Order: sequence, then structure tokens, then C-alpha cells
Amino acid sequence: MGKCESCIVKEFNSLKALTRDELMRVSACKTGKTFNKGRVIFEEGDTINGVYCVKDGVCKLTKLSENGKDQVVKLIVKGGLLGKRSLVTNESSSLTATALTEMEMCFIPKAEILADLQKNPNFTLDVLQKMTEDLKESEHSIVNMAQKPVKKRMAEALLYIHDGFGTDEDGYLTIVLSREDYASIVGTATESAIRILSQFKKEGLISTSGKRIKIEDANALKWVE
Amino acid sequence: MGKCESCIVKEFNSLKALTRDELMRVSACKTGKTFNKGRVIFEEGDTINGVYCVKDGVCKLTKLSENGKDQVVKLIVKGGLLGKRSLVTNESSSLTATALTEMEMCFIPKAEILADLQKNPNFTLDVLQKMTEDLKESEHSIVNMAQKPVKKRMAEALLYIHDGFGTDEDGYLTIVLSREDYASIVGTATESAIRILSQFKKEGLISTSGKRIKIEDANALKWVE
DNA sequence: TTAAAAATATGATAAAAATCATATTAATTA
DNA sequence: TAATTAATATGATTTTTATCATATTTTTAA
Repeated sequence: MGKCESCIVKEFNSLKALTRDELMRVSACKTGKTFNKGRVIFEEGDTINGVYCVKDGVCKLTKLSENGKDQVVKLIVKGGLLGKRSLVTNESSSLTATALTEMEMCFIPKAEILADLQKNPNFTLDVLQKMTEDLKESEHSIVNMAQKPVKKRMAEALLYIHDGFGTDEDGYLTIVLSREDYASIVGTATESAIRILSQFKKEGLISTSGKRIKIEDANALKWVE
Repeated sequence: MGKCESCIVKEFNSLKALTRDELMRVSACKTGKTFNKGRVIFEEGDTINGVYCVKDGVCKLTKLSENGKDQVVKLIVKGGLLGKRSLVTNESSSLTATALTEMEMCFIPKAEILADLQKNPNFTLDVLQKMTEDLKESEHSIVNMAQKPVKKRMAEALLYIHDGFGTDEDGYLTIVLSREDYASIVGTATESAIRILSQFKKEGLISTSGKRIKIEDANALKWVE
């Protein structure tokens, strides 16, 4: 396991705002954690007591609805910081984090980083800034969920994953999700998600190979009503 | 206009974390603003350059959807701080604020308070904490919008307004909203909102007098499917 | 490799919600 | 106050989405 001071991953998150000294302390107490695909990293109600810095892989943050279905609230990739809120509140987690791929992360105990939150305003401000972005995105989701039809939301989800997380050499989305995951992102029944993806396939907007999805006509997807 | 140091309103928001000195500076530069019912306080895209401390009244924060409809994202009442995000980013507002009642507020220029965000970690941390709560609530809304039927969302909206903002002497909700506002909170068509409220009335869950709404059977509302 | 289980697919139907039309009532203002 | 406008109400209809049923395919594990 490398040193935080020289780790490139932190440049994508608030840890970059820590001083060299602070980073060295963090580095000394962090532990490496690996999670297999499908593994639950933490669950709603769990006390987290630290943050995970994502070195590789993707996970979903979900919230259980009263109807028993999970709703995906956010996807986290390399560079992301997981469990930010545990630094600020003593409440248990309101979200569940589940690995969607093999994941490599560093866990930093809350105790070790809490003092920095008090003493290093640059760090606090950066966390605050990231939280602000999260909130903005979250509010955008509310509007989408409330006002846009399922088909449109699915089209946007595909484009979001395409633009945000990229494609492999063959042009397939790097993040491979089950239809159930798509349903849970879009906020619909699994059958409906499957149906809409089938329709997109028939219309030539996407193509598939097993679970993998390739966007064939991004522009048409953009204009889906 | 009174002094911030002795103002009770700030106890409900992050301004309470400022020192006496800081509060005196804030007090010296703040301006009082009044907004009539229906008045737009700021709009999506506006540069705000400060925060509003709500001394009295209620306003809604909305976001315009691509279908042309507004979605209510949050209601703000006495004690609330409006425009928090303008302190943290230089982006223009992603929300529109509109007065739902006569409003009395104090406006504090960003320039005056920005230094405190750098120097007073208690203040920054409190803002961060509030932002965390906002995010949690926002994510809760995503799940509701995505997973719950309109009727259930309306029932919850009524209970939320009842529990959060109280009733007058006659038992009517203190916040009086148009049916269109209810539609915009719940995320549905105005006719659908009207229809559901009519149904609740028929079933004795609520009663109305003009625009005013009284909750007659909170327990039954809680169990609406 | 094969059997069992899980995921995907698709049809049929029901339920939920939007849209369009048109009253009716309430609020404004000329 | 009357006339106009806006808000609320409700019916009829269409569209969207969920649910239930049942194949088919894919994956997993015995």
C-alpha cells in the first residue's frame, strides 16, 4: 500500500486539501480494503466511523424505499470519497453502499481526520464544496424523478453512465449493470426497465452483448421523449 | 432593524456559530428586505452574492423542469438561511426562491461573511452540517418521487406541512398553498393534485375552507396507499 | 457437463396518472 | 357591482407504468 502523500487518487477528492503533515498521519493509520463485486460495504443504519477513498472500481449508494425496493441515489467511482457524512454527523448511515465491480479502497478512521476538519479550513471548505455539488445533483434528480417519464429517465441514465464513466475498447459502457440496477437507478419496475432497453435496442439506439450495453446513437437517446 | 447579536432568529441557523465580533460586523452591513406574497426573491441563473436570513414568512425553492413545470425542492421558514450555496461556489443559483407569504428577511452580503467561512471553523462546520441534512432530505425525496405513488406522496406532503409548519387556531395548516403548489411539491399534474385532495376530502381525511386545508384524520393519512 | 437457479424477455391485463374538455366557484379589477 | 380572469372541480379519454404470467436465455454450482 502506497503513501497518501504521493497518491494520485486523492487529487480527485477533498483529501488533496490536507497538508503534507496531515497526509502523513492519515497514511500511517489508513487500512487497505478490497470488496468483491456484489459485496455490501456498509448498510443503512450502520455506524461507519470513517471514510473510504476509492482507488479502483465502482459502487452504488442506495436507499431502501418503503415498498421494499432499493433506489440508487449515486454512483461512486475511482477518486470518490465514501462516507463523507460520517465525518460531520454522529448519525448512522442513511445509505447502503454496494460494490458493482471489484473494488479497492483505503479506509481512514474518523478519529484520525476529525481534527483536520476543525483545524484546516481548506479541507473543511473543500468537503463543503463537494457536499454542495452533491446536493445540486440530488435536487436535479428530484426534478427528473418527479417530472420526466421513465423512458426519458432511462435514456438519460445511459448517457450519464456513458459520459461519466466511459466505454471500453469495443465501445461498451465500462460500468456493467444488471437490468435490476438500471430499474433501481431510473426508479421503475425491473420489467419496465427491461422493456425500455429492449425497445431502445429495436430502435437502434443501443446494442447489447449479454449484460454489456453499447450506445449506438447518443443523439437519438438525447431526444427520446 | 435590530442587532444580530441579540436576534433570536439566528439561533435556528448557522449564524449562531459566529462570534460576537463577527456578528457585530454582519449586523453593520446587513440590509432588511421585505417580499410580498408571490414575489420572486431570486431566480435560477441569478448571481446571489449573499445569504438571506428569514425572520418571518415562508418561501419555496423550485427548479424548472424541461417540461416547463416547476418542482418544489424545499420549503424555507423562519430561521432558515437562504442562498447558503452562494457562499461556497461562484456559480449562479440553481434554484428559484419565491415568497409564499409576506416575508421579512435580512440580507447579508457574501463578501462580509466569506472571511468567517475561512477563519471560524465552527461556522464552516455548522454550514457543512446543515448541508448534510439538506442532502439527506433531498435523497429521501428522490426515493419518494421514484418509488411512491402520487396519492401517497400527497398524503405525506400534507403531514409534512402539518408537522413541520403547524396549524392556526382553527386547526388549518398555517402554510396556505395553491393546488398548483401542491402539484409542484408532489410532482404531478395540477388536475391530479386537485383530484386527490378532493378524494381525501370525500373520505374525511381532510377538510377545506377555500384554499385552507385542515387535517381531520392524520392517522388515516399516514396509512394511505 | 448437467441440473438448478437467476436474469432477461415478452405478452396480457390492470392500475395509475396525464391530458383534454368543460363546468363551477372564487378572486380581481375596471 | 359587474365583468373579467384565475383557481378549483370533475368527467371522459388516452397514455404510461405496474403487475402477473410465462418463456427463454444466461449464469452458477453440484
